[in-house]
Order: sequence, then C-alpha cells, then structure tokens
Amino acid sequence: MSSRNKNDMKKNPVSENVQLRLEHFLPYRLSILTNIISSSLSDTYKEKFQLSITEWRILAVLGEYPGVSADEVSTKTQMEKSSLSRAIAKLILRKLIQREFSQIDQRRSILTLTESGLSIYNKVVPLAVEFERQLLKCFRGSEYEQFSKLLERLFQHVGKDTA
Amino acid sequence: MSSRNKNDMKKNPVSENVQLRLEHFLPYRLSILTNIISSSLSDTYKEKFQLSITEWRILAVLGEYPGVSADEVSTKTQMEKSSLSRAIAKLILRKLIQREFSQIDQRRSILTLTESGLSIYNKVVPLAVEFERQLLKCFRGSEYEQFSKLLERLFQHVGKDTA
DNA sequence: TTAAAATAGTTGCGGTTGCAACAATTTAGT
DNA sequence: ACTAAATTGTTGCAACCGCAACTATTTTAA
Repeated sequence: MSSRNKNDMKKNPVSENVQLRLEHFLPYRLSILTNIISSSLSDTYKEKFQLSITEWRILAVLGEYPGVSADEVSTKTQMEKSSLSRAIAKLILRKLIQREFSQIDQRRSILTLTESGLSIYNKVVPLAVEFERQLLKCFRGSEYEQFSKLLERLFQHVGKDTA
Repeated sequence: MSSRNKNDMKKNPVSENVQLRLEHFLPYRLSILTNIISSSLSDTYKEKFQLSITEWRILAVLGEYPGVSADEVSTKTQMEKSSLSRAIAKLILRKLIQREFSQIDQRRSILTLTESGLSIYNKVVPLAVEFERQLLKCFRGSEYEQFSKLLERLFQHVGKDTA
C-alpha cells in the first residue's frame, strides 16, 4: 500500500499555506451542489417524459407565463438564445408547444403549451414540487427562509452587470 | 404596443393557482446563480491563461493535493471521468501537469503540477481569491457563515446517495 | 423619408459533453 | 489457483453548447 492513501488525500492538503481551499471556495461549492441537484432532478423526468433540462424549463416557463416570446424565455432562464431556438424547434415538432408571431411585431414569437404539452407539464410539476420538498427537509424552522434570503442577496449582487 | 408587455409578464404569472413558481424553485435558482458565477469567474482566467473551467479545476485540485489520481479528482470535483481523461491529456500535452502510474496499482495515475503548471496555478489563485472576496461583499456580519453552514447542510443532504 | 442601429430569431461550426462500450489491471469469492 | 466482479482510465459516438454571422423586422434619429 502506498504511504499516502485515499483518505490521507481527502483530509490533508499538501501544505498548510495553500492559498485556495477548493472545498471552501464558494463558486466551486455552488457548482458541485448545483450539478448534483440538477442531474438528480432531471433523472426524475428525463426517462418518463423524454425531456432535457432545457426543454423542461421551457415548458415550465410557458406553464407559468403563456404567450411569452423566445427572447423573454431567454432572459428569464439565462439560456442562450441559440440553444433555446433549437429546443423550441424540437418541442414544436413534438407538438408540446405551439408558436405564432405577434401581429404588432412580426419578429416576436408567442409561445404556448399545446394540450399535450400542458398535460406533460401537469404531470411533471408535482414531481418537481415533491423533489424540492425532499431537498428542503434538511432545513428546520426558518433556516430555509434565511438561506433563501441570502441566496437572493447573492443573486442581486452578481446580477448587477448581467441584468 | 401589445396589451401584454415584458413587464406584465415578469410580474404576473397567468394564474394564481400555478403550482410551480420557477423563480422560487430552489434547483432553478441555484442553477442560474451558479451559471452566472461560473462563467463570470472563468472569464477572469480563460483569456489570460487559456484555461477552461475543467482544466482550472484540475490544476486547483493538484495544487492542493499533489499526487492524486484521475479518479480521485473525479470524485472530488464531480466531473465525468471521460471529460477528465481528455482534459488531463491536454494538460499533459501542454506540460502543465505530469503523470506517472502507481507501482502498487498500475491502473492508478499519480498526477502532479509541473513547474509551469505550478506557476500558472500561483497566478490564478489570487485572482480566484479576489473574485470570491468580491462575491462575499454582499454579506455582512455572520451572514456568510450562516449561508455557508446551510449550503453545507444541503450538500450533506443531497450527497447521501451520491457519496 | 431614409439610412443606421437595435431587436428577434436561426444557422453553421468547432469544440465539449456525457453515455456506453472497451481494455487493462486488481480484488474477491470459492 | 481460478473465475467473476470491481476498478481505473480511454475512446467512439451522438447530442449539445456557445459564439459569431446572418436574415428579417422594427425603432431611432438625422
């Protein structure tokens, strides 16, 4: 066995004067946590409904805001307009959403769920809600409220130039 | 102008009985925030050092834990082993890291920064630290401590099956 | 009125990703 | 000792991604 095994490495960085502890680095922690949560969530509807995360988000936005344009979906969800364009094309092909264009501004699309899109939406939403409920089980009392508040603060802070 | 403009849509979901408010859905909020932070951070070293996020993370792990294997980097960072394999190959080509294989277990790689890898690492770390400092400016008093604690709780909670 | 700028969406392209299959090696079970 | 299972890393492939260039339409402003 080597003098330095897995556990050694997990616990002991090589030197005390390392300037950056990755495990404590906020962007890194957020990224890992988010990855785990996202992929775990997407597992819960990918197989059942053949929806990618991108596609599900579009349905979710349209469920909440019928009639928005692709561009509005883009600003809302921070997704690239090109990915959106392609995902929307697919969803139209699968007849889960439908599109018309505004009479007033012919560039602007008007997106809505079709009946089958709505039906899928109505099936996925409870799964998502339950998933979140499971997540929040680890918080007690007003902890989630606090967490949420600080998350929002961070969001406002970083969004200053983006928004 | 249409009867329903951008602001209307931002503020008013179509119906009061929508079951899922995306803006309040934790996985979604985390994902958006993380994307903004990650891409903003990566901007700060992508151009200067030609490092992708994946590549930077590998350097960061090796800076902290010289001698780990690819597999250990993978469990630590939650990155796919295939992406890792390719990123590692690139970094070896660029002579930023070097690899040998364990005598005891010839499957296990032993990865370390080269001198030039270490030199880049030492230049990027202060940028990362400063970036985080800017991030945390939005917290006051013990708020970050709280936030961090709750983040960790969430992490432990979702990691139960993953770890 | 008209030319320039802005906006909405699409498409081409190169690079990246993640899954599954694979090879090589080591470990476990009998 | 021997076979089956597990572990580590690589590779093929198809899907996906983001950037930049592009078309079409609308707005601005001279």
